[in-house]
Amino acid sequence: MDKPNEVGFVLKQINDKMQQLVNHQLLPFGLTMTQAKFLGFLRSRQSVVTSQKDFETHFDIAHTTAIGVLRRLEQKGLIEIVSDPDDKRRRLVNLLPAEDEIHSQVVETKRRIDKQMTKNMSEDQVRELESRLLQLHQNLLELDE
Amino acid sequence: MDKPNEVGFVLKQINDKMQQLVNHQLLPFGLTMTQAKFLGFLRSRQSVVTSQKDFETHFDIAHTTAIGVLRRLEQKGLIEIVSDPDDKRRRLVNLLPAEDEIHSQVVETKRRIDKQMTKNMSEDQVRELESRLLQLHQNLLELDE
DNA sequence: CCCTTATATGTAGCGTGCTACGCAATATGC
DNA sequence: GCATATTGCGTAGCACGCTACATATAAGGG
Repeated sequence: MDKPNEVGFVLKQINDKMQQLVNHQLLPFGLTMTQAKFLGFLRSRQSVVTSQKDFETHFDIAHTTAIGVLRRLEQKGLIEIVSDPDDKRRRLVNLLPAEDEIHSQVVETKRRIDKQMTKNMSEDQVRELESRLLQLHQNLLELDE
Repeated sequence: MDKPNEVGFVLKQINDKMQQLVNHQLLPFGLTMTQAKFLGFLRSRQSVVTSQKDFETHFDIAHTTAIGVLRRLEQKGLIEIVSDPDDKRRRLVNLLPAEDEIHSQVVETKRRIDKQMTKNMSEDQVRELESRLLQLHQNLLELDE
C-alpha cells in the first residue's frame, strides 16, 4: 500500500498550532488571530468604504462567520458598524480611534511569528513554498466547482 | 515596507477549504473530517489498547476536544468507550463492527482528495513540500517551549 | 410599474478547537 | 505508609468555522 499523503495532516497541525500561538501572543491586547486579521484588512482599506460583505469575499468565509467576528470587535470598541444610507441592505464597517493605540504592536506580533515560521528557509525556498501552497489551494478550489 | 509573509494566510485558507470539502464528501457517511481521522487512527492500532489520552497525544489536541469527538462517534454506534479495570482513570476506546461497513469508502474518499490536492506536482515536489511543512511545524513547536 | 430574482444581512444551532477549573486514581518521595 | 504531585478524565463556556432558514432591499424583465 502506498504511503498516505501526509500533507493534509501536517497542514492541519501547523494551522492549529499557529492559531494557538498567535492567540496566546495577542492575549495582552484582548484579540484573537482572526480578529487581528480583520483589523488588518480594514486598515488596508482605510480610503475605501468597506462592508461586511467585503470581509466574506476577502477571507472566503461564510457571512455568518464575519458577522460574529465583527460583532465582537464592535463590542470591544475597536470598530463601528453603521447602515449604508445609499443601500439599506449594506452594513459598513469603520475603524475607531481605539484601534490606533494597539495597531503597531499587533502588527509587530504577527510579523514576529511569521518570521519564526520560516526562519531557517532562504527567500527562494519561502517563495517556492508559497507558490506550491497557492497551487494546492487552487486544486482544492477546483473541486469546489 | 517588506511584503508581509503570505504563508500563514494561505495555510489557513487551504486548511479551511480542505476541511469544508472533506466534510462535504463525507456527508453520505454521516462523518466529519476529524471523526474520520479519529477512526483511521483507531483502526491503525487495532492490536493495541487505545485510551482517550492516545488521541490527544497523536493529534496534539486538548483532551476536551478529544472527549467531544469520541462522544459523537459513540453516539453514532461506531465506537465504544469503556473503563480500564487496571487503571480506573483511563477510558479505553474500541471500534465497533458498524465502522467496518463504511471504512473502505471513507478511506477512498480521503485518498481521492489527497490526490487532488497535489495533483500537478511531481513526487519530488510533494516530498519537498512535505519536508518544508514539517520544518515549519517544528519552528512553531519551538515557540511553544 | 409590478413580479421575480439576486443580494446583504440576520438568527439558530452544530462541530471542533481552546482555557479554566475540579475530581478521582495512581505514582512518588520522605 | 502517608502526604504530595501527577495523571486522566470530566463540565462549562468561549471563538470561529459551517449549514439551513428567514428578511429586507435592490435590480431587472416583461
